Amino acid sequence: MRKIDPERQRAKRRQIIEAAGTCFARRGFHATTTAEICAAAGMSPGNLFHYFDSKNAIIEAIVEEERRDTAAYFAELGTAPDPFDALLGFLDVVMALAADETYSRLTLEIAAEAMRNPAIGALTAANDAETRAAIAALLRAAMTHGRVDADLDPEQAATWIAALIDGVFSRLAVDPSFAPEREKPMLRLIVSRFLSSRRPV
Amino acid sequence: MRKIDPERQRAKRRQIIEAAGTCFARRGFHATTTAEICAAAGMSPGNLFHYFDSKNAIIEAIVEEERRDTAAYFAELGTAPDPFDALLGFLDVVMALAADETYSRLTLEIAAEAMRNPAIGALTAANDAETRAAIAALLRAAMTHGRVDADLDPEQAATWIAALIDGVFSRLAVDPSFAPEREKPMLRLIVSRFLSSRRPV
Amino acid sequence: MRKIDPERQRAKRRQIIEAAGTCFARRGFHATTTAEICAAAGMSPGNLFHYFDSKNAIIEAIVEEERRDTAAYFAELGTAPDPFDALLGFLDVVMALAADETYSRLTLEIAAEAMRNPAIGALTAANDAETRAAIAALLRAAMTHGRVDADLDPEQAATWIAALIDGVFSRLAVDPSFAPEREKPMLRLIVSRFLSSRRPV
Amino acid sequence: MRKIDPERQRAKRRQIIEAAGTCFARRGFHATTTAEICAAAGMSPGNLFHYFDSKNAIIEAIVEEERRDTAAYFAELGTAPDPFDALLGFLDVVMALAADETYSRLTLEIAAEAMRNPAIGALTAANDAETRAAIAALLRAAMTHGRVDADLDPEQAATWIAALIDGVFSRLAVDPSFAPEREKPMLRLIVSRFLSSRRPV
DNA sequence: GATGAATGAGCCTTCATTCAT
DNA sequence: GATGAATGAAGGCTCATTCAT
Repeated sequence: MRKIDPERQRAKRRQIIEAAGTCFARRGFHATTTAEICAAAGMSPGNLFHYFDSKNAIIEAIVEEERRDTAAYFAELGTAPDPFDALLGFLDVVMALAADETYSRLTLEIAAEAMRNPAIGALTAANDAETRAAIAALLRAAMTHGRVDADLDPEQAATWIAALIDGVFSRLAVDPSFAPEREKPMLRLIVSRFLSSRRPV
Repeated sequence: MRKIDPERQRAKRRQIIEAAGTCFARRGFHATTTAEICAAAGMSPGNLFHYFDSKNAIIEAIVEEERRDTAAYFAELGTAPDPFDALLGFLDVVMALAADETYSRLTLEIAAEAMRNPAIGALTAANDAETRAAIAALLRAAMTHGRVDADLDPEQAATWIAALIDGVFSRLAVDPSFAPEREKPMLRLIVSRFLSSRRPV
Repeated sequence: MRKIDPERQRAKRRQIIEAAGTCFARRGFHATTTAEICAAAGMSPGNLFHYFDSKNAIIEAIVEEERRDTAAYFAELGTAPDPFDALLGFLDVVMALAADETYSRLTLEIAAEAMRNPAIGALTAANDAETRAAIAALLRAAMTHGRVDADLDPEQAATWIAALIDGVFSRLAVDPSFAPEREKPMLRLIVSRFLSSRRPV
Repeated sequence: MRKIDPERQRAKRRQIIEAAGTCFARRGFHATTTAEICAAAGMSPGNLFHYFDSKNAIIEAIVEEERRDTAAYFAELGTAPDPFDALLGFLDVVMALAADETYSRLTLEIAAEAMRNPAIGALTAANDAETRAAIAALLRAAMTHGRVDADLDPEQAATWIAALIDGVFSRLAVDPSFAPEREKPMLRLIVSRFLSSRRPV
């Protein structure tokens, strides 16, 4: 009398998500066929649909997972003693992720798909909103520590930091010489100067 | 017996490019069918392929045109008396373009397609390289005027300014509250603080 | 070590037949998936196929059951004192069945499937032949009582009575205002006038 | 400068309808693949969809055509001098159609599909309503001539004549010995006795 | 040059049935 | 006996592109 084993279920879904992620990163979402995903996941074409209702549902799951990971990351970061250092640390993490080709290509793929697919668009937008809120929270905390220009609007500043991060991934799509790991200090510098309270000009 | 009229030829191609651009901006490159482009351009499918060998060739032409426009813009900008002001002016132009929904969506569409399609990828990369080179040239000139931190590597700084610009377009895809026109001053501020020679902290 | 319990076996089969009948009536034979039948019968897909070799075998069983019921009904009817009244009573029973939506839809479903599926077709044809034979027998008996026009061929007349009955079910598919219960007298009238050698009214 | 030739268009559609009708009659609507229809119509799989949006649209067109034919037939019949003879003539026509195997199987196929597909169901119901109305009109006219029992409700009588006709097609599905041509007189007899106000022999 | 009909490869998904446990 | 995961064949439809006129 075998019962539904949620453990196995989840493992299978992970396996598919992993396989699909690799495929999407390699060939793009549209160009990837469900057959390819099945092959990569080592299963029959029909079986895939026991775990996901559609090809779309797979990216949705990928985005959802990314969202959970990001939320978890920020939850931890929120308790950091120095919020400004936490922010700079976050930037390093972003750059490390950007250096992972599969991750970065998948990120770009999701961004592209978000424009087309309303469901993905909504998930991505929600994900982005959460990220900006978390950054804004860090900024607010850092302001009380006097580490961030108090004249800045935290939400707006967070938006531009998010823009900068998006820009990093765009670089990867367009500029083959862009090496995230090497650029870590520069990103820190830009953000630091941006947020710094010392007057420029 | 009429000779091929290159004038007419070019006019037709423009007409198609215009129609296709609108379609791509509205529904995305993949989702746009050649039939839709034909309808928008007011011509038959057979005729479309007299002017472009393939659907791909159409975006290629769009990107190529964008490239020419950008090059022309920078050629003019290179002669500006104050290179730093020219740079800030360029940022304003970018923000104005970003505010144009058709333009911004088409830009995002091209970026997405560049990842998939090697030909588009190469064109986009070349386009981007030219842009970065032009920005770098402005930076170098501004350095001699003492308006830009001479410790910065102009190429690297240009790369990050390009990243910031890309980031603006990403914002549009993901954050419905992002209004480019309103954000102009903030972009100027970030770039100014970034480039400024006054040392923060 | 338990022996196969034929009682349980039969009970399970009935359970499946019942569930499947409801599904077929509701959504049609082709549109009903085995998964739906399983859900309705409260069992797993694997288990279903312990009791029936195929989806087809299920309707076959349904038709077979219908056949047994009909045969039993006519066996009883054959002993009726007045065969003509028995026939009219049979028509009332038909109309009562037609008023049952599940029964009528299932009947139509079986008829449709009979055209496609040779096995079902054969069963249905056999069933129909038995019904006609039974009606013909009643007619022959009624003729000896002088209640039925002796110039009619009993087999042929039975065929047309069967046609009329089929027609009732067709009405249900096509005419939403057709109410079997209300039409009982009319069916009696038509058949009576058809069969009668005397003047009606 | 070839313009859209509506003549050709219609011819192609007819060709497809014909081919599809044959296929549906032979193998049933569900079992017939679009590829088969294309093969039968002598065209490529893609081309079919220039003329019909979907497989469904093809039966819809078939039903619609049937409806037009029926309406035209009754329009002509409405002007007949003797409505009762016209009705009996109609019954002969029905029997002649029933004798055409392709026509009769297609009719049954449509009836089956009408139960499943709401669009087909609506068309079929409308078609049926028109037919009943036309028969009722004939009956009413025949009543004024004294050829039909004036105590009958024309609509109800028409309904039962329609049922009888449906029953004829059902016979074809279930009783291989049923030969429509041979049964013509019997149908006339049944309907005559049903409608007659005089005493039949 | 222009038209629109024709082509045909390919993809996502469904579902009856089988099989390992 | 029972479970539910796995199989894999098949089908409707799309759409970039070609071709006859």
